[in-house]
Amino acid sequence: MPGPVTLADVARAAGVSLATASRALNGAPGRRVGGELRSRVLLAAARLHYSPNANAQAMARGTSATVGLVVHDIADPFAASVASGVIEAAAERDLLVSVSATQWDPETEIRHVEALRRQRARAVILAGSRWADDEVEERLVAQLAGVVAAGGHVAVVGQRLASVNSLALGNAAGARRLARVLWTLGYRRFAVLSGSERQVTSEERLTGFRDGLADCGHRLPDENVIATQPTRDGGYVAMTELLDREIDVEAVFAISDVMAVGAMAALREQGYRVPQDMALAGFEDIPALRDLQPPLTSVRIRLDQLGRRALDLALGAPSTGAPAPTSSPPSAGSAADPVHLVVQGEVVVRASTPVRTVAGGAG
Amino acid sequence: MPGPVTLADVARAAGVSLATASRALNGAPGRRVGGELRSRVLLAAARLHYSPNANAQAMARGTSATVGLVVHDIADPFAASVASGVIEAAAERDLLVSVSATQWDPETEIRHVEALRRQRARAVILAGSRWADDEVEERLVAQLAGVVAAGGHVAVVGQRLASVNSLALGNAAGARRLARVLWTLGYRRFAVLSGSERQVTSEERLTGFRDGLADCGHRLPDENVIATQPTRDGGYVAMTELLDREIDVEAVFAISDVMAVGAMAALREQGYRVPQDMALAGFEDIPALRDLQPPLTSVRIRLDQLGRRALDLALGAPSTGAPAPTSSPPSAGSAADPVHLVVQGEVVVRASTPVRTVAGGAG
DNA sequence: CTGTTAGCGCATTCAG
DNA sequence: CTGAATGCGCTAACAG
Repeated sequence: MPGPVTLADVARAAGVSLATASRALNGAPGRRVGGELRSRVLLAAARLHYSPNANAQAMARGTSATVGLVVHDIADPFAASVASGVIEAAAERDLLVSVSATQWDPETEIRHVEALRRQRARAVILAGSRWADDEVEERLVAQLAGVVAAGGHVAVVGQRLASVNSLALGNAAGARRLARVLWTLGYRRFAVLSGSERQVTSEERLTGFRDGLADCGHRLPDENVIATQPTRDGGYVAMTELLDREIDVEAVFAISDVMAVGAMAALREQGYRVPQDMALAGFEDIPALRDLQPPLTSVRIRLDQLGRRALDLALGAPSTGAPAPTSSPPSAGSAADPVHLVVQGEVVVRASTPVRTVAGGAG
Repeated sequence: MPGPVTLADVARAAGVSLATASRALNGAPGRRVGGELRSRVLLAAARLHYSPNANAQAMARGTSATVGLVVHDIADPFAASVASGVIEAAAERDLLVSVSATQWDPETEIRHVEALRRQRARAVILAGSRWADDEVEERLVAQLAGVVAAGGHVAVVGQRLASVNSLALGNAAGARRLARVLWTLGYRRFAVLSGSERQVTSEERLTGFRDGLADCGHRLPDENVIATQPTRDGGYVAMTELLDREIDVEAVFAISDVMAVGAMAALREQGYRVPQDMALAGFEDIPALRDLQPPLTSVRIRLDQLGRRALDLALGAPSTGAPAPTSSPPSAGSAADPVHLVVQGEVVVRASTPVRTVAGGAG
């Protein structure tokens, strides 16, 4: 057991100085190491199974090779897809991704950001919906500022945070379009399964949906909005509740796909058919949707690209090896000038919301 | 912008020495810091927004607060569930989880392990199926040995790797039981959608299924085994292929749930009904399964617990704060004595494989 | 109980 | 182009 072999060991074995060994291995900018020495170092490193200590490198360099990703729940398809994109993009830059899960708890989120800050993460990406809570948000922003102060970059995806780079979703716009599409398809009586009114994403989609109906001269009754957890089980509960209320509804908009999935399960269990007895639509278009029966109408967001773009947003365009486009320095994600992008979703109509025949269908 | 505030700054602000500040903040074992000084340090740290540099800590302590998790694809439900468990368990220990994805490429896997080794990860967990390739496996094991040499712990989950702690699945046993259950339900003509024959998990499940049928005096024809990618799309392709071959089959076993999902999609597209025209079963019982129509028969593995247990296996039982059970030192996951556990799965019969009526059903 | 002093492993000045 | 020396921020012996 050679134990931890250090760069010094390699240097000694190669008969060169520490500095030379370091340069030979890293290819120090400008200073290249002579062919013979260089290969001697490389050989020694290989022979000793040398593995550079990333922590030491991080300290010496002042920046680590880790990016942090904070999600609510990695098992949630939304988070999993975004994470997939982030991890893929990070791998291309030789960065590792630390994923942490908040379980929808804002305090936990703050703690995770703090942990990432300690790691001197090169970037921190926050994915998922945020709460409307000024006090908590202030502390979160403070932590994020700490990350930036430590040389890290920050981006939030899936919502907008004022002082931070963000890749928001066109929640309101997407839901609004969806509402109009449903209207056009012939639906007239709607219900919405939403999250808490303090969840920004949920509220935006709800509001957008309302506005879309308003565009058509329709008003969504408040009692047709059921608020629960924005999870699969939340959707199940909400739909059950809706059915219990015996409100006359033709089409239900679940503000997220996972909720729609739960809603569908509830409908099935109660003996309702989709779409004959109830049309159903979601938001996000998670991959699993296409395997449901019937396939669900939704608002498509390219989730994996979202993750990719979030990293790009935080770190600046990926260095493709080729010299940069001579434009601004690759310092996107800085403090001063947060960039706010919005990704619009496209309504994808599937079998869960067919054209509604005038008479009122089979129901 | 106070810039990076260090422990030295805190010490100075509190009017104490570096060591005292460190101890006040960490609660050094044995030596506690006097109440007055202690609170002075804490106050200074808070006021300065001090954030300890985890890299420096890792270097000084010789061990980091990161564990690595290597999966094929984080968007795959199997991986996502396991990751969820690992992340949760890690959070309880104040550890961060670096997730990397191999995209089913063994070389990439080795590179990721190497990266984790550089990070001096406290533990490395490999999840997912392995290939039967001695040369590659040897190099992987060498990397893992490097991790251990650097003080890290290692565990593989989902298969067995000789020299490493493992949390294997009862693949053969589970598939065998499944076969017998299907036989008992009345099915007689089978096909299997498998992965490559070089994938250990796939082979084990296939073999187990074969054995189960053999237990019933039946022999699975070789041409009824279709090998593809062990993904959702692979399942789709395989089922399409199977239908093309026009082999007379009553029940199909897809060696993983995601493959079964793809298979189901193919069946539906071709106008076949599950289970009337074809019964279908998978393996793993991923959460999404219950939302399919019909719900899929599968072999249940508690995936999130798998992740949890994997971390426990690598790191030893979680320190619950209470004094340890005086048993062996918490050094499970060492080099010398790899622990090999097997998690058995339970066959869960659902609507996709109903009792088959003697005549041959509606088909 | 507290302060002093070494390193941890590496990148990087600065000389040569 | 190469080597010697410094310091990154922190913990852990050591002394006092």
